[in-house]
Amino acid sequence: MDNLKVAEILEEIADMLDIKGEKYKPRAYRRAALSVRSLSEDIKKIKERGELKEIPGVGKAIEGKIEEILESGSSKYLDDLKQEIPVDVDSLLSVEGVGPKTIKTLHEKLKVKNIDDLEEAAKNNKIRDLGGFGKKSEQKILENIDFARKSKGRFILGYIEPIVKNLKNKLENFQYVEKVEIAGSFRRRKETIGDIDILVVTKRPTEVMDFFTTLDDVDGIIVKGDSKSTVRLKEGLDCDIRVIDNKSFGSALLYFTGSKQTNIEMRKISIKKGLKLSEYGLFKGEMQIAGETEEEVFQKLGMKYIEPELRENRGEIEVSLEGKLPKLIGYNDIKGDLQMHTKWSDGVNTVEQMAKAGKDLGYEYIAITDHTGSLRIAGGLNEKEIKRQMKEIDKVNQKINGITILKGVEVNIQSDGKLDVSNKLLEELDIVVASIHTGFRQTKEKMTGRIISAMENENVNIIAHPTGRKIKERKAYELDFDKILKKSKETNTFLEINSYPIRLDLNDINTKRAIESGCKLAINTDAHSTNHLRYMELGIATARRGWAGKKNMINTLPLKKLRKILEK
DNA sequence: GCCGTTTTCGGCCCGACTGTTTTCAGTCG
Repeated sequence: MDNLKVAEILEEIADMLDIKGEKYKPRAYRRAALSVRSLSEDIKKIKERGELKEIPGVGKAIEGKIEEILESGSSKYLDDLKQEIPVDVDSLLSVEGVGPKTIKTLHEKLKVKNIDDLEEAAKNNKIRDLGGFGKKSEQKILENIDFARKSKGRFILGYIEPIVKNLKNKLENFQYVEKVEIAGSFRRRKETIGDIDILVVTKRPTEVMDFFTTLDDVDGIIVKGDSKSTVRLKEGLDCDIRVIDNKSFGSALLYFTGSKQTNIEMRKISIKKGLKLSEYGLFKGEMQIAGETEEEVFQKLGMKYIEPELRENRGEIEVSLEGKLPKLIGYNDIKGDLQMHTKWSDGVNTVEQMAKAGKDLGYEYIAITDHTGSLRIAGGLNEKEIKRQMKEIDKVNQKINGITILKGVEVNIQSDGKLDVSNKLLEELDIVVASIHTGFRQTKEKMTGRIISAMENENVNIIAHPTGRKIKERKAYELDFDKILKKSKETNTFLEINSYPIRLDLNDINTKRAIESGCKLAINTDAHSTNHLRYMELGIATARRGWAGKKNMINTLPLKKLRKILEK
């Protein structure tokens, strides 16, 4: 699948055009990139059908560029732009607070081309002397460089998910492959992935390796052998494939799934029992006593089976030995999605389309929660528009059977903690989701205060993406999380696990904290198109990584019970 | 560069926030 590659090139073009000071072209490229990224189908197939222009935001010019990328792997237009402005735009933009104008100035005045140059300029206090910059901006750049560097080289789980599944599918369908499993952090459902580990069972390793290393997803071969090969995929991440004996498949899966620390702990337990655990199996002396399945290994070690999402050495080993692991929420336990957007604000589909898509997923209910007033960029609805939308929802509810559409909003918590919709109107809605979209740089006390005051509003049911972090983009804002948890319980205001690939907010660790303090949560997708509804799986994975069960969530409840719990 | 139940050409969701400013520019969403 080349979807991601196409999207990334289009985005890079947008960045370059931004720096050149173009006004509307970047927006056009970015819109097209966004559409391509959220496609669930291989873009090549769309091209073969001649339907590229059906993709929202793709017109004649961008269609041509997509075709060029699919045929040649690159875009001459982008290459020319890069020659014109020889700057590592992607990495510089990843530093928060640095945008196109700053890059342009720093390049022209200080010859800054990459993060290293930027760091040097900041450390030598050269930036503060430029017009429009001061001590504070220089300091902030330095602080944010560190964060940008750390998140480099890892890939967002939700974005590479379709690619990995597609790879697995191709292998499964290859005649000589008997078994195939993806291991590594992908299997643990970590929010970012460094590389992909694939295990296969086959009697014909040479043929399998030949097949795998010549797939069109492969950009280049790093090593190739009969038992292990490594390739670089077109998306830029490395992928290992290993041929495993069936009798060792379970122990190999255990070993290559990790985490490293979990493996070390389990080997210690084996030693204590006079056994030896390796990727080849569990051994008593020379004799293999387990290894074909993971379950068998756990059992022989006197442990309860630990789900991959829990294997982070965060106490799961001890609990497993005691036989007291929690029953995790299942991937089919969600009864409805409580945050999504439509054409009314910044989504791309209609209320009816979202409802039908929700119904196709087997949901009992969904909530439509478009942005409100003050968030103009996202097409925030004013009170008149909200009322009109409520009428539309009534109509769609009458038209479609088998799913209930709840009327909601994602109301904006402003910098003073007030909401930008009147209480009178909020009262009329079935559900109110509140969240922060502006003013992230206030003090910990102020940020906490804003969320607390939203929670104290008796109409607010859910705090969406509570910490505001964006993976690889932005740290969470400072919060007194204990205070928030306490208030959540006290006011029956539920925290969200936002399933959007770059959000996953609450994250696994905060989820665990929340449920340990007895808070209930909601897992929502924040979908901006019907395609995004599939992200629910990522939110559930995050919940599982946070040790959460079905009972810890509100949207595992049937509609009647949900309505009751939303009464506050 | 895209797009059209106010347009096939002329618009293109723009407000909050911060840090640098004496009235605004840049970034972010």
